[in-house]
Amino acid sequence: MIEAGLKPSVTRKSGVALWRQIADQMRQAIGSGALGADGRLPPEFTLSQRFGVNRHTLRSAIAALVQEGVLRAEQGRGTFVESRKRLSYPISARTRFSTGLRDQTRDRRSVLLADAVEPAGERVAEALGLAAGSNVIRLETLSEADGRPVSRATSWFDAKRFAGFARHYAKTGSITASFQKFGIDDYFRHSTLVSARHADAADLTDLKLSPGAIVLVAIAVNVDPKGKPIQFAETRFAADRVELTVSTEA
Amino acid sequence: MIEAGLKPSVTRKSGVALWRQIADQMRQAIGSGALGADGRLPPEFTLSQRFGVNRHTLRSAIAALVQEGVLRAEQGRGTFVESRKRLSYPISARTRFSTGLRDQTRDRRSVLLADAVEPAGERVAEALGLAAGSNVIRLETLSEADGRPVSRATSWFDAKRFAGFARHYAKTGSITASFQKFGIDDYFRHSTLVSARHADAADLTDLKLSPGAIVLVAIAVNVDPKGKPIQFAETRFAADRVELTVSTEA
DNA sequence: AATAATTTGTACGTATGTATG
DNA sequence: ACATACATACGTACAAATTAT
Repeated sequence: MIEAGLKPSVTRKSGVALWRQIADQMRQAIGSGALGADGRLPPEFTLSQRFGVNRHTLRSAIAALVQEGVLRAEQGRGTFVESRKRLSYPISARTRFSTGLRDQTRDRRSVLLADAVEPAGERVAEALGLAAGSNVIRLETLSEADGRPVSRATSWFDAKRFAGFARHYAKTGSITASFQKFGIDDYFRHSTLVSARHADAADLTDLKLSPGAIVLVAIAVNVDPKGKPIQFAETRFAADRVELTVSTEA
Repeated sequence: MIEAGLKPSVTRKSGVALWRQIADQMRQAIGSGALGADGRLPPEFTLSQRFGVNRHTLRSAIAALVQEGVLRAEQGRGTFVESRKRLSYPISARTRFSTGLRDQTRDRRSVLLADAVEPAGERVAEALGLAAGSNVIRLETLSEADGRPVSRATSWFDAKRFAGFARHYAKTGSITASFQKFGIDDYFRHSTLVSARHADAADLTDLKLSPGAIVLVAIAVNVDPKGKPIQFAETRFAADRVELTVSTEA
């Protein structure tokens, strides 16, 4: 492929590190389509020669762009340009995952990865309004849209009130539908805490992310119509695939 | 200082990269206080000898921990342990920065970095309900709490309706107070879009972050009591210092 | 099906630059 | 001016994963 648009030029001893100059030029070239127009970058060695630097120096530049989410490197295959379309995930009093992403994706589904009954930790017990050490159901779930992992959630429920919840969820793939089996036809998002951090090893695997990727973490409490907490959940979203929309309808 | 708690041991050809093993051990040692209990790490060369690896290999481990926000490296000074306390920033219909952080910090202030009057971009014009190309006021502001930068915001206002806004803001350091000068005693957060990305060069400087740090980006529209948009803003929060609290009082 | 070629990842060595104290 | 400590850059070699032969 001819990449006529890329005119590499780096200046030594300019006060700006070579790898940074290269990263800046590559970012620009990718944006304008002069580089990686077919979604794929030339091999590291080729690029390093083109810029007139050592392969390691070029690798530093690539590493920076991988961090930013511009590129994705796969051992043995090559380095690829990341697509940047983000799904919009609404957070409101009526937040539900499946309805939230409706109309934005053709295919979406939720999978139950694991479930367990165990004594509640301090944080979980407090959020659900249970006595410390009460049994809770823990659900580990993964949600995908158009075949790509979007979020990975850990949810807790009162084991006494919601005995068998995991079984219902495994069948329906829906929290809302599972709650209905317990006579809860409606529920509300009480509060949500949003933070962001780098993906840990587990996130990388489950969400199929590159090292250094960012996850948006939403910690939420859902309550039934009477205001009693029924679900405590921590959801990790792949930050390069999702943005959160907070609707504050006053 | 004696750091008896740190018992370094790496296994070659175990399928796990040395730098990853070292990063894991260091993270754990830092968490338990066995390493960097005084907030400071031994020099890279010392650590590399302790782990029995090359200095570069140890640097890879440190780079990973800097990414995660566990460490902060300062050229010529040393490598330091990052403190992890996060401020909680509420997002609701009544979101205001100054009131938001009240009670959480002793000292907080907002500074006007720059301001300009310019034609509105497409996105800004649409958000403010203005004709494309209308003049808008742009405010670049920085907010600090206890001497540490917390957020960096870019705000836009209708230049016709809010002529002289920047001057009021420079004096008061408060959006709320400045709006009052224009007869707006109350306003509401209409919508907020939350995403996360790696800090760019400008973020690093303004928010005093280490390369690879994460910023939480909140894009918001504020409206007056009649529902007319009065402010469009993009705020970048240092993700390791802030978390967002979404209150959805249904 | 097995092997070779390609491509990214890890590790070490060495030298020099830059910022701090 | 000097020593210390982190940052950048080049070189070399081999490992690991994927793709082509």
